[in-house]
Amino acid sequence: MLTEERHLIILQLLKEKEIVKIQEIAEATNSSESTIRRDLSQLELEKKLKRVHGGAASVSQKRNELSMMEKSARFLNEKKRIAKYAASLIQDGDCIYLDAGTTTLEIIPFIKANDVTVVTNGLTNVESLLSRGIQTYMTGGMLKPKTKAFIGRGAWLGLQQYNFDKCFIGVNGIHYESGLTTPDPEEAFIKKQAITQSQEVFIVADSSKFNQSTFAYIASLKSGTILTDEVDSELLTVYQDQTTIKVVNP
Amino acid sequence: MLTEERHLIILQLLKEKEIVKIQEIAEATNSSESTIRRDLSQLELEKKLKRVHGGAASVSQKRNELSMMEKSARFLNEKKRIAKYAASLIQDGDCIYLDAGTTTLEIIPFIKANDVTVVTNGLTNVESLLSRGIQTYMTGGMLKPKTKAFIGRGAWLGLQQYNFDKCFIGVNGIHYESGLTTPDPEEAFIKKQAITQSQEVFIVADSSKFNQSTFAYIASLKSGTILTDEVDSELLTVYQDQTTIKVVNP
DNA sequence: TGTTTATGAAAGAAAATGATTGAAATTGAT
DNA sequence: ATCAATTTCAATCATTTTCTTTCATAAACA
Repeated sequence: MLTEERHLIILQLLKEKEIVKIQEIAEATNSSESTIRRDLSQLELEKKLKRVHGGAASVSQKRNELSMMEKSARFLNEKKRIAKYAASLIQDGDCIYLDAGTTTLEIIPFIKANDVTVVTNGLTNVESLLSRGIQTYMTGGMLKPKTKAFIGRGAWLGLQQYNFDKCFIGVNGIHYESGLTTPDPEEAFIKKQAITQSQEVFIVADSSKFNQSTFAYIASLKSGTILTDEVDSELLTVYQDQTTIKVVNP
Repeated sequence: MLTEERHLIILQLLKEKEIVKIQEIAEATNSSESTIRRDLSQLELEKKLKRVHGGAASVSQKRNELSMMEKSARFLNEKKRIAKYAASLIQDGDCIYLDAGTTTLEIIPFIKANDVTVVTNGLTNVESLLSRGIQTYMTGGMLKPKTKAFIGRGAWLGLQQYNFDKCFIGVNGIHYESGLTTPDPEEAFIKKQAITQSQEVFIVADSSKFNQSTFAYIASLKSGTILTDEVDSELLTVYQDQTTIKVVNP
C-alpha cells in the first residue's frame, strides 16, 4: 500500500465519520500504527485533518468533548442515572433501537461500546448520535413537530427493515391494569412494533410514571425490563409479579 | 512496446485507479521498473500525472467532495438566487421531494406556498422545515455523517412510498457526455429514484458545476430542468440541445 | 561505421516501514 | 484532588523498499 493511497483512504474515512481511530485506519490499510501516525502528522501539516488523541478529526467541524460530560456524571439526576445504566447494557457490536424521547436521548452520551448501530425515529436523537460518531439509521416517516418523532406508515415500514439486539423505549404510563401507555396512538404503534422486533426490551421511565395510564396502549408490562430510579417497596412488590424491574441506585 | 504506447497505458491505468504502483505498470507493459520510472518522470514534466513514492497519482482531484462548509461558503449568493427562484415554482398543495444538500436547503426559507408537503433525505433540511412549520416526511435510511444525508436501502425503500409533484435535486457535475453526476454512488442512487417518482424534475446547480463530471452517474441531462445562475452563452447553446436550462437572473 | 536512442541491470542514496522504548495523556477509582 | 493503570504518543533504530545515477548493451538510423 502506497503512502498516497493511504492518505486518500484516511481522508475518505474522515468524510464518512468525523473522527477515526488510529486502530481503525491501521486495520483498513493493513499497516502499522507507526505508519498511520506518520501519515496523520503529515496530513495535519497539510491542513487536511486535525490530530486528536487516539486518532484524527476532520477539520472545520466542531465536536463536543466527552470527558466533560462524564465528569458531570457525578451530579446525575434521575433521568441521567437511568440513562447511564441503560447505556451500560449496550455491548460492542449491538444493534439498538432508540425510541424518540428525552430519557432515551440521555442514553446516547453514555454509550461506551464500540461498533454500535442505532436505529431511531427521533430527530433529536440523530443529532446527538451524529456528534458521537455512532452509526445511525432512521426509520423515516412523518415528522410530528411537537415531539420531533417520526411516525405513521412511513416510520412503520422503515422500522420493519431491521431487527434489534436491544431496544430502549420511553413510556408515559406504567399501570398494573393498563400496561404500558403513551398519549399518542401513532407513537404507541411504532413503539409496539419496535418491541416485537427486538431480542431484549428495556422500558426507561422515571418513578413518576408508575400507576399512571395514558390514552394509547403500547404493550403489556411483561414485554420487557423496566429501568427506573426509585420505587416504593410496596409498588415494587405489586409490579414485580407482572414484570421485571431494575431499580438504578444512585 | 513503444514508449508512447506505454505512456498511453499508464494514463489509462490512472483513469481507472487514482493511484498505480510501479510494479503494476511494469507488469502490465512487460518492461522493467527502470523504464517505467523514466516514463513517469517524463509524464510528470508534461503535467500528465504526479509521481509519488512507489508509483504515480492522477493529477485531477475530481473525487474530492468539498465539505458542506466549503461549498456553502463559496457560492452562497448564487445559491440563494437559485433557491429563491426554485421556491417560487412550488404551488399550494404541492408534494415536493427535496434532496439533501446546501442549495436545496436554501430553498426552504423562500417557500411561500401553503399546505405544502415535503419529503427529504437530508437531516439539515428537516430542522429547517420544522422551523417553517411545513409538513415534513423523511425517507429514513443510513445517516452519512459528512453530508448529513440519509442513504442506502432504507432510504430507497422509504422514498418509494411517495410520488411527487415536483422534486429539487442537487448535483455536483453537469456534463454533456457524462450527464448529471455526484461523488457518492449511494447518493446518486437515491437522487435517481426521486427523479423517476416525480412529475416535474428540477436540477439546482450553480454555474461552476457545468462541464464537470464526478464519480457517480445520476441521470441524463434531459431528465429535468436545470436551474442555475449564469452560464456562458456558448455553454448554453451546447447544452440547450440536450436539456432545458433556466438561468436565474439577479 | 559511427551516432543516437531506448533499455535493463547494478550500486549506493533516499524514503518508507514496523518494532521498541520511555514519555505523556487519558481514564477510573479512591 | 490525587494516584495507579491503561492507552497513546514521539523518538529512534534496523530492515525493507524504492529512487537516482551510472554503465553496458542493443536496436534504429544516417
